[in-house]
Amino acid sequence: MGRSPCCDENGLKKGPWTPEEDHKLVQYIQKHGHGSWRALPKLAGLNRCGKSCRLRWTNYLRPDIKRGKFSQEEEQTILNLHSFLGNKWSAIATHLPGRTDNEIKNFWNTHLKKKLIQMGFDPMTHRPRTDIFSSLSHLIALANLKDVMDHHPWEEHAVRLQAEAAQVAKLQYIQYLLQSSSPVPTGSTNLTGLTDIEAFNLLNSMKEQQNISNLSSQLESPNSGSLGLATTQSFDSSISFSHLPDLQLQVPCSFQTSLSSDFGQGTNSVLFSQEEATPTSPWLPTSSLNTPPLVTQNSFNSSGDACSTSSYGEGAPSAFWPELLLDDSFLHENIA
DNA sequence: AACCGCACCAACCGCCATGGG
DNA sequence: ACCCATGGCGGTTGGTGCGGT
Repeated sequence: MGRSPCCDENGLKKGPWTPEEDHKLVQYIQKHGHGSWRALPKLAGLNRCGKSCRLRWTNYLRPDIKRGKFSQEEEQTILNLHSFLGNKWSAIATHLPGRTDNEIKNFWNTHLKKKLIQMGFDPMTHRPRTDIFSSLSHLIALANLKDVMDHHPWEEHAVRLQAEAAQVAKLQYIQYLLQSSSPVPTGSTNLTGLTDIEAFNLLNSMKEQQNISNLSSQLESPNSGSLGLATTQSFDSSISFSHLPDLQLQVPCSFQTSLSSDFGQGTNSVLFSQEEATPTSPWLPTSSLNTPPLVTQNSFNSSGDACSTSSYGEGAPSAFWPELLLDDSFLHENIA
């Protein structure tokens, strides 16, 4: 079957809008409201189809549109929401006042998606990729080792390597946790004895434990600012997974350190209960002790679309994504 | 200066959901 | 119950500008 495109009707203009057309459209809607979009073009004196008028208005001319670069908070919000809403741009847009779904979609496709891919994450699942291409960046980095060594002193290089090793370990472990929990329905247990919710909360508990660990490290040695020193200091600490049957996992401290810094203290936290849609992304922090959840279970209706009741923190400290994604040095280290 | 490749983004296209007749 | 008009949504395209060669 298939309906013929609305703009196929003879003589209707397509393509970029002129300032005159914009003016006509704005004038008409401000006076009369849009009413029926199909009838609007004739009434407004426009040689366009109604659909084109609607898109122009909703994506560009609407007075409440916020233009310009996306802030770090907005970027964080998009990443968080996309990790469990997927390409539901309109739903994501409801949480970003002044941003259109089209704008968010473009921003995702041109910026965020590429960053995730470059970092070795699957942009759809937000999980580390396991195929050979995802490791390419590290392989290339190794290939450039000599060049790097020529320009960096040994000590600095050792710290960099250590940080990278921690990063890789972190990714692998997160992947292990989530892959083992992903194939089962929400709330059910997997081979490790973890429910997906438990696995998710586990990550959060690791984060909180590491916060304490980091704090104590800082208290013990306030001058140890580098990752290497902090890592060494608390190397003996570990996390016991005592609630797991026949499973005791020891997590090296360097791993914890990386986890902690990566998950950060973002205020764009998302709280899930066992009954809720299960987050599948490690980039979704649960609510922390000090920061109330900003997207709660009440923020999502039964159809899975986001409602508009959430509020996002203002002046939130950089959480995981801004910290990594917006840090050029991180990208360079992992890509170059 | 000319060409090329890439990034960005506004706009289009096609499909789907919904509501009214 | 069915059809159709309409609005909404997500994927894709094409024009434009910019930087590199």
